Amino acid sequence: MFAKVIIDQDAKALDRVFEYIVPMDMSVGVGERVMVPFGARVLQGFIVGLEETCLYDESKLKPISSKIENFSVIKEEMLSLMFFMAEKLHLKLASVLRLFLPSEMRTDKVRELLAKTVCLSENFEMPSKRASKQIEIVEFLKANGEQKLSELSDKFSYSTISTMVKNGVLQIGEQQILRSPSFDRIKSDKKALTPLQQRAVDTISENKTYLLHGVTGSGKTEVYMNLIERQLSLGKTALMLVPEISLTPQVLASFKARFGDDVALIHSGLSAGERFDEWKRIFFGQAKVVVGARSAIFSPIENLGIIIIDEEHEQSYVSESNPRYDTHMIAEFRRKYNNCALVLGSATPSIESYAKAIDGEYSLVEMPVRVNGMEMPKIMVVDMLMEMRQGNNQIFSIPLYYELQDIIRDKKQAMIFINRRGFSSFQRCRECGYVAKCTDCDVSLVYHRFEDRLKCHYCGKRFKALDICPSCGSRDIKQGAIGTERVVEELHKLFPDVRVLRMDNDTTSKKNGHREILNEFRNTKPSILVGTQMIAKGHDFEDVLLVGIVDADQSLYQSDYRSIERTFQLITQVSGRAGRSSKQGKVILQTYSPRHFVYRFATNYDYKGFFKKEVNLRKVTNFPPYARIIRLLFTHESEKLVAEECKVCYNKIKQIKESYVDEFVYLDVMKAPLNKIKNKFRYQIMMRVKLEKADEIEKKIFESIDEKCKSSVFFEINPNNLS
DNA sequence: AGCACGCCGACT
DNA sequence: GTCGGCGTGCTC
Repeated sequence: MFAKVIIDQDAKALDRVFEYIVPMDMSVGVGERVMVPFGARVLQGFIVGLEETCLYDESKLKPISSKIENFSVIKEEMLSLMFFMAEKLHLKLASVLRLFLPSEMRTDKVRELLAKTVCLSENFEMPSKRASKQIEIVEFLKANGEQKLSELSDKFSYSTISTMVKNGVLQIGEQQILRSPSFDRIKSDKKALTPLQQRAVDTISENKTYLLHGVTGSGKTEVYMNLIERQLSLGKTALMLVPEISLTPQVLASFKARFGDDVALIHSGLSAGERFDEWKRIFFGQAKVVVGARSAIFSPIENLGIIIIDEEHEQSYVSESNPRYDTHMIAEFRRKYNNCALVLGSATPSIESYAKAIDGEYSLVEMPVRVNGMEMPKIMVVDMLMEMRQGNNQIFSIPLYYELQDIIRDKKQAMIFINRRGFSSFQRCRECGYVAKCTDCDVSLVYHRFEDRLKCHYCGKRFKALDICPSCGSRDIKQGAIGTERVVEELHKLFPDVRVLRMDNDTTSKKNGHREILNEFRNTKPSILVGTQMIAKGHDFEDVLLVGIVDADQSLYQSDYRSIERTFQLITQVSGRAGRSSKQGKVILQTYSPRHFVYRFATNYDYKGFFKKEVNLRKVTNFPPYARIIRLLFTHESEKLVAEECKVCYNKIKQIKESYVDEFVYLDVMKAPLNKIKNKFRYQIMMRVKLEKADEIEKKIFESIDEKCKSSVFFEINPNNLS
């Protein structure tokens, strides 16, 4: 018998199957981890196949050294997922496999937590009748069996126990215990479903992909929980993904409360040991429900009845570091494999997903009304150019200032949202609001301070930095973004007696920074919370009656084809923070482009109108979902070499283009925007191809990459972060 | 990835 | 003469 083995090394040269002899006295299965002799070393490998014949020179084959576990750590589904991902995403087999296992398993630092246990020795002598405590212990163990030492010593004195051990009456053993992550205990209150929710639950039952479009506050979570419950009652399991940022203690607690020990929670707050133990609970079928962030999609859960991706439009579902993958794609694979339902839930679905729903690829389920029947908060758009013309050069507009005053007078709360994504900045005319755009791509240009130039991150075209506005001739050009610190400072000046809290990456880096800030905010009234994205999600504060969006355009003019879509999503989400209780909230949105269509649709909460407009724009400009952006990133220490190899690949793609002239919208080579990272030079090939033949072209491109080239080649589809 | 093999410069 | 630099190639 011969075993096909993948060596657990992340190197291009080793990214293939090696064959080994299975020793006669060893029984192995597909998916098992083994140690194999490899050159002069013995390395870890994964068995991905067993055959009676071998392809390699049989006389050169070596036998497997040993097994690591006596079961398959990679189950069949994950094995086929590995091949699927490696091919589709051009990833190395070993690097995909690593996604499937907790890191503890690779580093040999597997710490199984052992607890000392106590049981009666086999042929123990009954203690003397005078030792009443000892007899009590014997009776107790007879009745209840083996006990953990720590628990037994709670009931009986430790010295008695140790005497009995010394006398040979009791025996000390070891038992593996699983760490279970701590969580806040809350009571679970099961709410009755509204007719709308009930309809959603009833509809979502088949083996297909559903897009659940429910406005903020429509009670999607309750729908999810009901769907999961139904699958559990059918003897199936469930997998639910949420963005990392919304894995708040409250969310975790409510799932624990509802599903008890059936649920495994995977989030970044877990210790390595806890993560490993949760993985084991899932692997061995003890956990029937998995709730976690992106990487939880790789959980070894079997017999899936439903997969849910909450807030499906969130960018965090796309892995930006290697290996790069998109959770939707993996979820789709697992859905097909398990013949179960996949639910994509959002108040503001991604344009891509909604387009699929319109095309009938997904089934659309809508929940257009809030559970409590409340209206969405009123959004007021303030034209900051007008403010400036009227002599107000402050961060806050007059209306926002007055609203803040009211909040403080009424001892209520406000949130001020700073939209600061990424680090790139654009140039804007302070007179007319003009923002420089690429002449070829219709995305905003990024201002590169170092070169004092404007650059397009999609095609690499460079433009002179603005000094005079081409639209109105003004010289008042500004760049850069307002930070949270500036806003806090300003608030201190305006309202010296009011508590102002700041929440961004800097203030939450500490262990419990997150929770501490939110708790303080909750308990202080009046107060103002200033923050970035992270205040936009999931926090319900009854007394927040005002939300201010300082500069909504910040995300609008990012150099990214999705920037408008993201702006719409952000406004909707942030607005949802105002007036969660019975009182209606208010939102003040400050912008320099008040007539941009995104604000018209966002203020009316008109998702469908927005979608129509935006999807049409994408069609006309040939952007996703009507085209696919493909980026190949080459990196290597030697700039000469990487530039050379990238160019060679580019020429090959140019040849491919010959037979697909109509399909290619764009193709070029260039230095990556960040030309050098960690002493590695970066060059990229960017292309945009029409959707119909994208798969075909992609395949040809992969074949054209020289496997022997020394640079690392990274492949990305529709990237959002072009660094 | 790591390790061996191999072919050219300055050192006890 | 040789120790050692890291370029190239191989690992079932």
